[in-house]
This record gives sequence, structure tokens and C-alpha cells, in this order.
Amino acid sequence: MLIASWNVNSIAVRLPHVLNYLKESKVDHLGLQELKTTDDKFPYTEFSEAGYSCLIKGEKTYNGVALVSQKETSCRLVADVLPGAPEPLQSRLIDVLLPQSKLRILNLYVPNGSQVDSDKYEYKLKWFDALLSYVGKAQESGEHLLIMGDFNIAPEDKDVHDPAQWEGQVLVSERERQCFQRLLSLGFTDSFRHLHEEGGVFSWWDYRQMAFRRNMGLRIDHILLSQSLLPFLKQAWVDKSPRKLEKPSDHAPVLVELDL
DNA sequence: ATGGCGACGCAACGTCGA
Repeated sequence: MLIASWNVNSIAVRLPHVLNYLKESKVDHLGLQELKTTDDKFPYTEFSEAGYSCLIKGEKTYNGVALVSQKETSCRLVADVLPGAPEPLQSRLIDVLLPQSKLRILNLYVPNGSQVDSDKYEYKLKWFDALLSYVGKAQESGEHLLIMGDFNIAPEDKDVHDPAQWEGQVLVSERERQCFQRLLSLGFTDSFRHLHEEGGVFSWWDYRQMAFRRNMGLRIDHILLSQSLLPFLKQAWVDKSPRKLEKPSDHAPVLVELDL
């Protein structure tokens, strides 16, 4: 089973890339973030014609998440709102159960945080507190749990192209990293880091400064696995190829292969 | 040099992202 997470920065603009990617990569489940569109404008038909069904939580202009799954898999929406998330409510979580494999997939778009000491930074930390509570409750179900998405947190300095330049900034700050560690402490494993020790592997590169060409990036997109899923992990990687296309998203897909 | 790029809403440029 192939599972991927991709911040597409507008599904309207990136639809051709996403459809091509499904065709080439044969992923079974693709979590999308930053749809930047409302549910009624989501391109259900195009995905359906490609053999995929979609559970989505859209929003006008900002945010928006979806789980795109091969049609033959039965999927049940568990939640599309994060209880206890701070106001204003934003579309940043979709929680889907695949009953056949007893696998629960949480697809997230964690708030960016703007700048340390901003209101948005506090929003991010509060949102993450709500997430920790939610995940704690989800664990009581006894299902396999996979948490993926754009976390907007680079867990370690080796996930940052220039740690000195980024020191203390949003996405790498100590409080954000503590949030990420607290989530791992609940019993989750960063799939990529579990299989790869090396730094310098990133999932996001700024559009400016020719950052991608110079590999000036951050690893902020992650797929976390519950302990019960870890024995099934075969591979974890970042696929940089879509970032090389014309008009790319600033993020690349991150993937896992599970022997489920 | 704190902007560079890109999407959105909307019809000029401000907001947001990371």
C-alpha cells in the first residue's frame, strides 16, 4: 500500500500535476493540503474519471484538506473538524477510517505560524494542543493510526538547509519542535527519519532565490506511524520530481510504502 | 538590503504562505 502526502498550494492550479502523479505513482491514498477552494468547486469528476474517490474539507481562499483514495477502497469519514481548535475555525484536518485494513488516516495542514511572537504563532501552538488531545482519544480505538500532512515544523537541524540562518524562526523554533516531539511521545514514529539518518532531504523549497535548484529547503511534511504500523513499513521517501515541473507547488510529495 | 515568488480575490494591490 502506497500512501502519500502533498501540499499542492491550490488544487485548481495543480490539478494536472496531481492527476499525472496519481497515474504515474499509483498511490492508494493521497492526502492533499492547501486546496484553497470550497467543497462545491472541488474537481470530484476529474478524480473520479482517474479512478479515485475523495473526502474533502474545503475552505474559500485558504487551507482545505482532502484524502484521495482508489475507488475500490471503502473509506469512512470520521471527522473533518478538530475539536478544541482555536477560533477562527479553519479546514485543517480530515480523519478517515479504512475499515478493511483497520487503518485510520489523519491528514493535517498544521498552521504556519507566520512569525514567532505573532498571534498566528500562538494559534499554531494552541491548534497543536488540540491535535494532541484528539490523537490521544483516537488511540483508544485500537486501530492502526497514520498521521500525515504539512506539519510546518522541521523537527531537527538536519531537516534545515541552513540551521544558523533559521535559528529561532518559525518552523524550527523550540516550542514548535516540542509540539512535534510530544506527538511522537504519544507513540508515533517519523517514517522517513526511522529509515534514513542523513540530513539535507527536504520537502519544501521557497519559490524565491531559486531555492529548489540550490536545495535550500526544509523537511516539514511528514508521515507518522503508530507502533502497530511500524512493522509494516517498507520504504519512506520524498519524491522531488513534481517540484521540477512547470508551475510546481512549493512542496514535494512525501510517501510511505506499507506492507499491509 | 527582510525582498525575492506565487495564489487568491478581484480588477489594484493587500494578504498569506513558509
